[in-house]
Parts: sequence; structure tokens; C-alpha cells
Amino acid sequence: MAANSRLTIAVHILTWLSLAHRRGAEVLTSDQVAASVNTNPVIIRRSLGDLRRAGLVAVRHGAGAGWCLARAPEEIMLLDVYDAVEREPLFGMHHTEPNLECPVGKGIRPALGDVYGRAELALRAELGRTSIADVLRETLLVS
Amino acid sequence: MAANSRLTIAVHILTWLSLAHRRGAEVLTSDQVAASVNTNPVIIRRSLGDLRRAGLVAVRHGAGAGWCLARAPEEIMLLDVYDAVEREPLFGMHHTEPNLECPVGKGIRPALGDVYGRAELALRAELGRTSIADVLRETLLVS
DNA sequence: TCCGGCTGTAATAGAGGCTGTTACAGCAGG
DNA sequence: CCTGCTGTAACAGCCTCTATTACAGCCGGA
Repeated sequence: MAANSRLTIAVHILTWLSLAHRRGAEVLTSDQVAASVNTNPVIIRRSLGDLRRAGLVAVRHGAGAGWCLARAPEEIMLLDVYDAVEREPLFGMHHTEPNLECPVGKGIRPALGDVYGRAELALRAELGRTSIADVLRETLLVS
Repeated sequence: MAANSRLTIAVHILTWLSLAHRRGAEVLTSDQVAASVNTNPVIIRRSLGDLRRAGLVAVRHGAGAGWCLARAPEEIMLLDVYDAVEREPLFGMHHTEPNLECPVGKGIRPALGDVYGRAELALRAELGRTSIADVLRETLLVS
């Protein structure tokens, strides 16, 4: 298993919803999305649940049920998707508390916290520059 | 388990080697480093192995064995450490190939590859701005 | 009002990564 | 040669992630 693919799955879902909407489909079911991503519908529903809680998609129940974007694709940035599906910080601290008798053990966690914070900010800034609409445009260039 | 802590462990090691050197210790054994990080010496030796392969530390064998920095701490950037210990890309692609019949399934991987590449570059640029000497300075501010 | 299709989620299994631990061969200074 | 440390294999335990089955809940439409 490489790194986790949650961001990839979520962006794929949103991009597909965006294209389907442009083609006239009001909603897509998790089965229809799963057919494009090529995985199990439950995986898709779990990811859609994250995206719904973040306000990026809306769901319709009952007969004719399915999912659609809750915002224009130009207004959904990859940073929003990242926040919706990623819970863990980029870099983990020590599993066990370092030795506080050692000056390095005592002071390194706040020092690393600063650096890691700056690194995450840089990553987030970059993810904030690309929207689902941008991804869709680039995606369609290939075909 | 949060995210993996390899970068944290490696930076801790290098920072401690840097401080020990300043205090007059020529080399530190993996046991001495492990006492500061508060973990098993084998964990430390594994990390030191990565750092040695990257040319960041040097090892001395035989009696009076141990480890020391191979470069000045001002010249070891966190980006070097990151490259030494992290193998996986930041974001994983689909586990199973997406449906190539679908235009999104067909084109999304290169599109995502571009975005992910830019995001990693931003992260790397930020990690390239901080050195082990910087981390040591911030670490000692606490005590 | 009931039917049927889809959602939402729990439970579970398998694969794989990471930490931590033991064990042991290899190396080299004294 | 002895001794202490390195370097690495092997293994266990824990956790995460993906995948899958199962099923209760919801609601539009017949």
C-alpha cells in the first residue's frame, strides 16, 4: 500500500459529478460513480459522506436518489477537498515522549511543530490554487 | 498511530548529534542517541542507515565506534532529511486502475499528477528553507 | 399506502506499514 | 584475540486502508 488515496478518490468523484452535470445528469448514484472510479460503491459512499459533511456535495434520498455538487466546480478548491478527507497531520511526532532530561528531547517538539506548520501552510496554499473545474479541464485534455 | 514519525526521528537524531559535537563529543553510539529519543537503539540505527546512505552522517566502526554529522549543521536542510527517509509520494493514486471508458477515469491521473507535483514542490521548497542548525537554535530556546 | 431503489453505516477480512524487540554476524581499535 | 558497537534479519503487535457483505432507513412514485 502506497500513501493513502482518499484525496484522489474524492477529487475523482467531484470531477465526475461536475462532468455529468454539464452533460445534463441531475444526480449520480454511488454505483454510477463507483463504475468510473472502479471500486466498491461503499468506498464511494464513505467518501461522499465526508464531502457532504464539508458542504461540497448534496444528496437526494428516496426514488431517483443520487448525488450532485453543492457548489459550482470553480468554487471547490482542492484545499477544501483535502480538509474534507484528511484528518492526520502531514508529519507525526514521536510515538513515545522523548527524554526531557536531554535539552534536545525537551525542546524539539515545539521547534518541529513550527517547521511542520510552515510546511503544511505551503502545501495548503498550493492546493488552494486549483479548483475542480481546473482538474476537469486538464482531465479532458487527455481524451 | 498518527502519520509516520520518520522525519521527526531523523531530525531529532541530527539535532542531538549537532549539539553533542558542539559540546565536544566526537561520536555518539546508537544507544546514546536512543536515550534522548526514548526508543529502541535498532530504530535509531535504521534511521542512521538512511541518513548515512544520503551522506548526512558518518559512522566509525570497531572500538570507540559511533556516529557524527558528515556536514556542518548549517548545510543540512530538512529537505535533505526528508529525501533521505521518505520514500512514498505525498498523495497516492487509485489502488485499482480507474475505468478508462470514462473520460474522467481516462484523464484524471495525469491531471492529478500535475497538481500533486506542484503541491510537493511547494512543500519541498519550504523544507529547503530550514537547516538542522535552525532547528537546534529553536530547540534550545525552550530550555 | 406500499414498493423499490438508493443511502448510510456497522461488521468483518485481508493486506501492508510502522514500531519495537531479540538475536546474531561483522568489523576494527586496542 | 577481545570487546563493544554496527548492520540487518526475523518476528510480533498494532493500526490504517481498502474491499465486501449485510441491513435498516428514507422517500418518490405507482
